Amino acid sequence: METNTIVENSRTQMRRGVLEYSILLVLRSGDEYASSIIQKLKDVDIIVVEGTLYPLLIRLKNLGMLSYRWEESPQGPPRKYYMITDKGREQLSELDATWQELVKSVESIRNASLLPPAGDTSNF
Amino acid sequence: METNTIVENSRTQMRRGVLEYSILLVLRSGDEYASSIIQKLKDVDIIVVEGTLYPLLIRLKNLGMLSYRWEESPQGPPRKYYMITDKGREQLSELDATWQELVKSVESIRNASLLPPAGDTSNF
DNA sequence: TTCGGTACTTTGTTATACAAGGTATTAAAA
DNA sequence: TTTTAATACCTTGTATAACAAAGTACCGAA
Repeated sequence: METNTIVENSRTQMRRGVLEYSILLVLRSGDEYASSIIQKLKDVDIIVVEGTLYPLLIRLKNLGMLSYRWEESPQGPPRKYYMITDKGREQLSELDATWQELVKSVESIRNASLLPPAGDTSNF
Repeated sequence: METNTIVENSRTQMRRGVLEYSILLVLRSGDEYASSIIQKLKDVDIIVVEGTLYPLLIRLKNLGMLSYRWEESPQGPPRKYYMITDKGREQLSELDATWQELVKSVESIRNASLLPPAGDTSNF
């Protein structure tokens, strides 16, 4: 079924749109290192891969939204635990609003599109 | 206030994620030409510009999701009215599901992040 | 001392949105 | 009849971002 490529592609774009926001949400719950962030997002069907996440974390850190600390791992090399900063929390609360507005926007055109077209020969 | 650049940037990304879906939603309500699509989306705070929309409409047409017809304008050059095809409708209904899943995903991490962190020293 | 697992990082490619500029059509003014 | 203004469609160049893939490094156990 290659038909689904179209939908799959759009789905990917939607996911991308909320990626940054999602990562900040995860970190609002508590400090995490890359692999655990990936896992948590995967659990809710938001797919991210290393090559995407690492640069993004670095970008957010450089913007002052995140900081990190090293922590020993029970097995393997040390882990870089990211945590959200005060500034990050502020911005995140704005993103919360942004998200809710977006949902409202989409829902409004979505609802409109589900109504019968109505007899409007009016708009010419 | 350059602080808002971060949030503004993320907001833009979110909008982009739903762009394609939004356009299809608008066209599910009825046939429209480019400028009217832009206006309808602007009305619900989803900003699109010509340079984005035209290539996107062409892409969707080439994918068989849309078709178009020319129609006289009361003033100025003729308008290219886009309409959604049967295939487009099918795909759109899948996108409806995709959108709802995304909302659910985000809401679930969002809700989790608003709870008190809880005393979990458990996940090591 | 090598092997397997885990973790972090970088590089090159591709897709996409957008700004900016361009072409074409129409009707009305000059 | 030429010019202007408004409307509409289209294209090109640039910047950003995600991703695949490959690379580096650490650690403990065989």
